[in-house]
Amino acid sequence: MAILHATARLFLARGFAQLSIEGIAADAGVGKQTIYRWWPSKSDLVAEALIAGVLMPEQVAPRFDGTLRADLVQWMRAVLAFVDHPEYDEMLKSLIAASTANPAIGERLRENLGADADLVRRLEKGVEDGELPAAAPIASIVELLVGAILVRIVARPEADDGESERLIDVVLGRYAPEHDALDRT
Amino acid sequence: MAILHATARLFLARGFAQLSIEGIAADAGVGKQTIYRWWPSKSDLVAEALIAGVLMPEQVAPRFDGTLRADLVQWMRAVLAFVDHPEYDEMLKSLIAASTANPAIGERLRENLGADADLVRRLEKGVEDGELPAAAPIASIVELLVGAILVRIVARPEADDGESERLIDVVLGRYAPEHDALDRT
DNA sequence: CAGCATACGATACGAACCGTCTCGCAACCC
DNA sequence: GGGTTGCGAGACGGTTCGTATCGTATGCTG
Repeated sequence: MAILHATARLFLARGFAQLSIEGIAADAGVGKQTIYRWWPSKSDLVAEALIAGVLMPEQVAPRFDGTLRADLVQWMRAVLAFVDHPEYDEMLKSLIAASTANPAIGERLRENLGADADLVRRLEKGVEDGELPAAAPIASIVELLVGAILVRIVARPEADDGESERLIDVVLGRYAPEHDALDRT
Repeated sequence: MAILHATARLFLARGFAQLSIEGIAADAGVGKQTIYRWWPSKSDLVAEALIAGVLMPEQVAPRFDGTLRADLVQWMRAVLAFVDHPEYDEMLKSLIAASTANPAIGERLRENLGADADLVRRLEKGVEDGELPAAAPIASIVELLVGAILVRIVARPEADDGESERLIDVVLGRYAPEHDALDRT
């Protein structure tokens, strides 16, 4: 659909806030009414463009052929590089802004950023291989990692090269307290 | 300043997207020009209202008088309860949307949600008391925790009662690979 | 093929805000 | 008491909103 491509083009060019139905209609060579006929709001239009895959580039699927820690660090590095890329930074901020208006966008964004099947599968494989305890709450781990990415997008804390390793190491328990300390609970 | 209070009132009532300078001016009994004279944009106005403390309620300072794990779980429970509260949910979404337009809002929100001095101090005390190894990257831990909160706000993953414990336990390394055998029962 | 329904492009419309500008008016400073 | 300054008020041209109304093109039905 020409409308979705126009939406994607204008979204990438100027962001969600500057996106107007009139502009999309003009760019797509379409009457405004045609857009209002099929989509109830701007955010639904963006959500559909995102789901149709015309908005975000395919996430590069990491290789996942090393140890759990190495694979996760590599994945985190790739995602942070993507997120820090100036070209995508604005787009991601805009997507987050759009998420607050339409939960479907948030869910899709979360999938694209990391809750996607590959990462979960790698963690599950980690459990099978004994790299993670069977009790490891994979969903919570993914949430923490995706969250760290979101914080990075909205608040941009200063971070150096080692940040990816640190985040993964925290989540993998490298900084676990001594057992007796933890068990004093 | 009456303008900041009007901003806060309208922000809470209808959110960032529906906030208009004209509306604020009318509500505050003020000329539009007066607002434009002092604030360059809507988001700066919101940022100042947030910083002035007229926008968000004071975060209840947790007691922090137990073990590290107990204190963190209690803190996480309090924050998640706040975030899940329907009344604040919309406001927080709006604040996140505003963050994408103004980094100062994002930083302030991050502080309010958890990177605030109290939490960092508790973690540092954990290091002193030997509850955490000296090498523990406190900033990264805080980022992960705040991130989990953000994910919750924008994507609202399903979560049950135990989520707070799980998140804290992951970050404290309870699911560390090294502890695999010990943790199995 | 005739008749008709439907989706379309285009465009007009009133409403809401935008950001700028220009008024008087009051308070304050020498 | 003259001059300055910041203010409330609101006029102004623009933009976009969401709705309504055209005439047209396409394709189905009989």
